[in-house]
Amino acid sequence: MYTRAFFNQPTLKVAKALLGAKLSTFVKGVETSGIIVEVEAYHGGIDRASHSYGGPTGRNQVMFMEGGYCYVYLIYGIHHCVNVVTEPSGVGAAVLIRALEPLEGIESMRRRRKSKDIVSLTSGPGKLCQALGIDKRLSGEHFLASNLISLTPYCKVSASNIGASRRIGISKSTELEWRYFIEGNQFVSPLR
DNA sequence: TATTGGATCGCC
DNA sequence: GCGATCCAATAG
Repeated sequence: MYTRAFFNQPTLKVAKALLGAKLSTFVKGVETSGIIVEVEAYHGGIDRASHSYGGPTGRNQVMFMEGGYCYVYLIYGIHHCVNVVTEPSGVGAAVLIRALEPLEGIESMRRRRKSKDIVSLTSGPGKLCQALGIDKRLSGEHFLASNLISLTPYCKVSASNIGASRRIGISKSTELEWRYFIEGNQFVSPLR
């Protein structure tokens, strides 16, 4: 089991450590889960791409809570994205979950996604939220104290199997190589 | 108060 | 390549 202290550590460290973790949801009596294979770190202090860069707002306030909370937002009016809040209270930082390898409840994921193709179920931040039934109602839950969503250690991923790159889909602070992924995993989201 | 653009995706 | 469609940030 993770501890609350784990999530209060520096964001880049938590981001890499979350590769290989299991993300589970229990929505409307349905359990679905997957292994985290791709993440991105966001840290308000120096990172103009982070929602928290300009300080707390109605949308991003959960990013400023202590580590371990769940931050979900709506992007492009259509898709949800799920984040793991990091660092102590008062610091606006989080790790975006960008891709999963499906584990449990795959038939439920297919129904929610209307997709036969396994790879397309969870190979992107919007896709995985749809597959696991994640929406803004889950924002503010705590990953260690929620009946709806949880994080548990699952696989060990050695540092030599972790790739890093610039983050996807942003226009500011593009030089930061804060995207981490498991090398060679087929569920890592496609580059656009 | 109005406009703009975004941590995306799927179909054209 | 483009449209869908909500909402925070910025401009006026």
